[in-house]
Amino acid sequence: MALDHAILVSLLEKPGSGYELARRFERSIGYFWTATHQQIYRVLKRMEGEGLLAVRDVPQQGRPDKKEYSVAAPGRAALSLWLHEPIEPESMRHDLAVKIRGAAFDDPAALVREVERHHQVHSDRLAHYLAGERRDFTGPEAPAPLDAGQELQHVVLRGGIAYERMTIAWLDDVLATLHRLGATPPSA
Amino acid sequence: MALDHAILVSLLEKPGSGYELARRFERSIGYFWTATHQQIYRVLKRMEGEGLLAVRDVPQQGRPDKKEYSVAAPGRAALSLWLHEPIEPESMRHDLAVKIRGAAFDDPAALVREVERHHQVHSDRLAHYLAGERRDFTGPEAPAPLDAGQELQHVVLRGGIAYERMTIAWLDDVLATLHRLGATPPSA
DNA sequence: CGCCCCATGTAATTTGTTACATGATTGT
DNA sequence: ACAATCATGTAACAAATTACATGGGGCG
Repeated sequence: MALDHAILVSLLEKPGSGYELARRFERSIGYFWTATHQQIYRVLKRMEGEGLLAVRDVPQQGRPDKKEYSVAAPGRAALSLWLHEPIEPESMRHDLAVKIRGAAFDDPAALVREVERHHQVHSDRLAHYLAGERRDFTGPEAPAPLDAGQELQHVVLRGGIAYERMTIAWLDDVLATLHRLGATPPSA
Repeated sequence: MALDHAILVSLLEKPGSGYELARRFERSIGYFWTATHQQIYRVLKRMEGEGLLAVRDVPQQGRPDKKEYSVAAPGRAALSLWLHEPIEPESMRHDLAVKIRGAAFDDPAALVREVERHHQVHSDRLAHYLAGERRDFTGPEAPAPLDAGQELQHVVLRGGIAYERMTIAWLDDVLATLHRLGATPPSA
């Protein structure tokens, strides 16, 4: 049940409403953890009931009121507990790899467009990460001595950057392989 | 519903029982797709009902009988259909990244052991992948001209290798960062 | 005798996804 | 007028996880 913990971390970094959390899960945090607003609202309600979160009604003008959630003491304790227990090195769900192996039983050439599309998506993500890195950590606007929280956010971002670069290079490899198979007619 | 497709690919590569599939999902395929035996049995039954798979009862001596599943014609068609429709570039569930950002609100040094443990797991996986690559693709025992299926399996394996190398390098970066934070007392 | 491997499943619970629903404000 | 953004949810359904359950054979 790690969505709970992702929410705790995000709310510790900055309190916010369910809607705001959902938006964050589409950007920064969402790069290594996804969740939709329906899921988030459900979990927020449960966690509030468990006393892990505190709510504050924030009236707004020109906009619907919102409920601002923040982490209560028991929530902090729950996070600390989780941080101290080991977790499984994550398992992947890599659809594209399944498709590539499946292509052996169909037409490999038909995958080229799909792979190119993924290549584009990952290139865009990389550009986005790099822009964020310049903005928040390495650019002239960034705070000179970073505090612990910023250092940790930066190292996570570097992980995202490394992941995208690796993926792009691999997709190039996949494309080259597909082209090689296309050049050599599949008669084997 | 991509477990269906992962099963189709695996059974096309080689027919087998639910138990055997579960084992494969712990090894080769499992590196980019995970599933437990409970899940697999349920899906196999459903797919058989849908006519996508064929079953054959295989009596064995000294062992419980097994049901060997193989892909029926409609299953092949279903796979082909899936291969031709675009899929979303996958979203991640990276617990460790959540932990790292969470560590800012706890003791970052406490994460060192956890990160080292992950480092070990990924190093082991890399070694295992490399051994598999030598055995099946680059070693002297491997078939000299690989067919299309083998080329595709190889490029997927290269992806796994690239992923593990990237992850190991990143975990080194994480460890260095954690040590740097430990060296500089968190007074900021 | 106990543990692991083979082989199959059921049941309960928790998560995650998809679709539907409401309603005000701002911008084109 | 229409679409997008902010803000919150419910309901139905699909999928994944965890626990429980059974039973023979081989190994130390």
